[in-house]
Amino acid sequence: MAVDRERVLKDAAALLTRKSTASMDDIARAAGISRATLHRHFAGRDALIRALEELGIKDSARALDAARLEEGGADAALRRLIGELEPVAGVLAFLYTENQLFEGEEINEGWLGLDARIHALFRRGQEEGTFRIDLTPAWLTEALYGLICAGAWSVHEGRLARADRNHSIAELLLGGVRRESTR
Amino acid sequence: MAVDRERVLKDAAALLTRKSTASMDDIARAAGISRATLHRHFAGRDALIRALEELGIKDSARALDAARLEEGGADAALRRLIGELEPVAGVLAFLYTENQLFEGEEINEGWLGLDARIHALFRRGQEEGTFRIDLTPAWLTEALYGLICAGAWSVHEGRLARADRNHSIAELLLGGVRRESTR
DNA sequence: AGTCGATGAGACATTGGTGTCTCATTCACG
DNA sequence: CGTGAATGAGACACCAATGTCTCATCGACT
Repeated sequence: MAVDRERVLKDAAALLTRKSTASMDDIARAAGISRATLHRHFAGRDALIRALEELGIKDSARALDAARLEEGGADAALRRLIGELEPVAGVLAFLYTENQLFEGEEINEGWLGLDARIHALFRRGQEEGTFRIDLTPAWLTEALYGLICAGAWSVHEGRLARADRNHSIAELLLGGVRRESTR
Repeated sequence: MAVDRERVLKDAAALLTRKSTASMDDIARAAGISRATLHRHFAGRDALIRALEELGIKDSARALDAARLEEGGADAALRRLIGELEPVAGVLAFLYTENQLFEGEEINEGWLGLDARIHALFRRGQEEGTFRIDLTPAWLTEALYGLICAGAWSVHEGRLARADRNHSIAELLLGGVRRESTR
């Protein structure tokens, strides 16, 4: 019996990624449980979103760990990061836009930790001379998020082949649109 | 008396850009009119969003015109485009995420026209040898949207100086993160 | 001044989602 | 075979937002 809380969150994430306005009823049905049970495990929609946020942060942190951001060249580390973030990209895209509308409320400080680690990666690349220094780590981090969201949506809508996702994001972010020979 | 429909839409856009869940009441108040009048001009919230979409498309089309995408080098045209899109970026970001949740419904075909013109720009750059050919125009277009949204949000949240916005987006999109000398 | 169209204020019913509760059922475990 | 905890189904009140309506008011134009 005992509902698997983690499992419910995964199902909720999968649904909300596709339809961000899904009701508690929709979510319960998607998770294969009753609305009553869903409410027994999560005080309300807010609590559910927060829990989802926690899960997203935890998974992202795991992805950052797996990408070993401090090892090797910064560009290779960035490629690894993009690859490792792929399974989380959908939830990330959902939470990214969801955060836009938590207007006044304080954001989960877990994000700050992730941001800091990604900032550090870009800064390292700049210090090592691999990355350009006229773009701030903060902007590069935001751009990474933006491209990850764009990638997730593009794949979701069939405008980008899933197999091309990693290459497309990494290459654009690292090398830009311009052809190498033309610089 | 006669309410300026365009003006109301502008106010609505300004508000919804900041708080995408604003109610009709909020919107009416932001526009300085009564909720009744708002309803007299727009059948409902949906109709309002659609009208906003039309406005966004129209403004974007104007921006594309002003950017003269067919003139000069493709890279210079892309820079112009990013600059011209700046005033629309907020609304664009709002509509971009809003479109995600128009799940089944047909999207406004106006977007297709804009997409086509931007695709053409990227394709021209590829044909002229300025742009790399291992990234599809479709993905480049999505990436442009993603970066414009990221830029709008970053500026809105104070993580990116407004003055740096154009440079940050254009340089990242064109040149990527890697330093030129390292390629 | 008189008229007409548009507006503001507010009442009202409706709707969709939420949160709480009850009760019967089911399953695991002793 | 009981027993108890967890679940499913559904009823219920509640709330916020929506959409509609009425009526008084205001302003422009004649």
